[in-house]
Amino acid sequence: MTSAAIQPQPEPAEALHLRIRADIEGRIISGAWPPGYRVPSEHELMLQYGCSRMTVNKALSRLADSGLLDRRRRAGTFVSRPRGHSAVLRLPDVPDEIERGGRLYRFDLLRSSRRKATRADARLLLVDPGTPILALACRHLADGEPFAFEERLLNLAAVPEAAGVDFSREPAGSWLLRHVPWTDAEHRIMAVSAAEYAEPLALPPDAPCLLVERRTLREGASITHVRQVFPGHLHHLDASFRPAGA
Amino acid sequence: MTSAAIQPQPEPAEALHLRIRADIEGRIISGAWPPGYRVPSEHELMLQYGCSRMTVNKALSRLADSGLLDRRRRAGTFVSRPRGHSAVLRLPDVPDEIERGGRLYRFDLLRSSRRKATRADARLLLVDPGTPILALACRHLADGEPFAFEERLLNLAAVPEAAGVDFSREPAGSWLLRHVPWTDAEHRIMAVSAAEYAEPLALPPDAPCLLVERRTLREGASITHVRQVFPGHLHHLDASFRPAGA
DNA sequence: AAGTGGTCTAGACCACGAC
DNA sequence: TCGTGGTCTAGACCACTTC
Repeated sequence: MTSAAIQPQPEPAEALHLRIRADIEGRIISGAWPPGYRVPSEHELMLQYGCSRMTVNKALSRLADSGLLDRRRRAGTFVSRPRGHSAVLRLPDVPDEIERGGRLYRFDLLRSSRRKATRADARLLLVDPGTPILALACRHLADGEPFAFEERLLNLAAVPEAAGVDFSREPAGSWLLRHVPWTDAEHRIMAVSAAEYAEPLALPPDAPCLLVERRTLREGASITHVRQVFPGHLHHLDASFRPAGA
Repeated sequence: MTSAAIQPQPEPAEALHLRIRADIEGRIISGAWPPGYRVPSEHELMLQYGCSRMTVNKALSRLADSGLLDRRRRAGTFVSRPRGHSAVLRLPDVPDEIERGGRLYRFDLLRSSRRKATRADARLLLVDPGTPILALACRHLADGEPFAFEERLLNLAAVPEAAGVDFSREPAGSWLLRHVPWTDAEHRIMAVSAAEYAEPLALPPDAPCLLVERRTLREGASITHVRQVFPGHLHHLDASFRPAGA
């Protein structure tokens, strides 16, 4: 305890646990505390900041969650050794992204077929062959220009209500986001040649494209597999890393 | 309180706050609690689980951090509405990645020049023209095959000790990771044609490539700008989303 | 006005693991 | 063994915002 501190610190500009977190984060980012450095124990910090152990613990736990600190019982708390970069990538809904950019969104449904999963479908969607699925292909346009080509498989066994939806009126991705939210997903990002997508995208066949492949799951069951192809010259993905979930 | 619960719940297979978190997460992922649904208040949950409010708060705060919940004073806690997908992308150190794959890593330093930043350098690295920099180009090889081409600008004003390092012995990226750890970074991922990278990568000029561009900062100062080009046919980036920072 | 979340306290017991 | 972090409690005051 330094001076006045009986109980409340409502949130005077910033909560104390946030200040402690920022302090420590600052020392790590600035290099004052290099990887492997042993951070003061919770007990020490509690004395330094004149607060309870819970408050210090909150700050340190968060930093450990975000990967900056490594905590071991008895041993103590240490600054982690980074082994590469990690970043949070946002993959917005395509119509959303286009409209946010102030452009006019439109889309064409190019193909739609309801069928039983072939071996190839089954491999992509991770379902048993024969499972009823919906296979869609569409093209997203921004201000009338081809923006992305999309091929999608939808597991009708998992999302039977999708069978009755008119996907020429609303893109399947947006519909799914509203009707089957909070799923788990695996993404893969690749570079490919336009090739078979050249025509719908109005590109030369060897134009480089960004391919984003996503398999969406819910409680272990496959919901959808989607492959989105973006012309390389007008699309990129941005990701940023901030050291503490800030 | 239901039955026995005087004080300690050490961690009987799982901490209580983790169980509460998993319960709620499960309800959201399963769709039982759809977006916009009002989650029971901390007080209610505290009664349901027979624990203190702090424990409930810990679980809910974490879920709010990870984006699944939206908390507002007085109003309550609600399931968030997702607007797209977000995923954590790992961008490992290239040598690390290759060796982890059980392949032999080697690299060639193709160019190295120390100079004052030109206008073009300055724009990429976000420094003032004239700042002393190191410009490097190298090629990463896996089992003797070209794996990636890398162009890097290094701000010698920010990392003066790099001037004395022999980057033909160790790749700059790995050196930086060890000597200037825990930086902030901005990434951009694009698809491009091999073009000027075709020769070092032993590719046809129109082969699609994945280009990862990264600017690394420390306390607002630019450290390095790197552009890595990976042949599209043998490289991809994987990212996964787990709904609760788990 | 009242109920919500945000923060904080001053204790406590326990498991782990470096010594 | 014993210091460390991991967890938990039963309170507390406050700010905010909806009612």
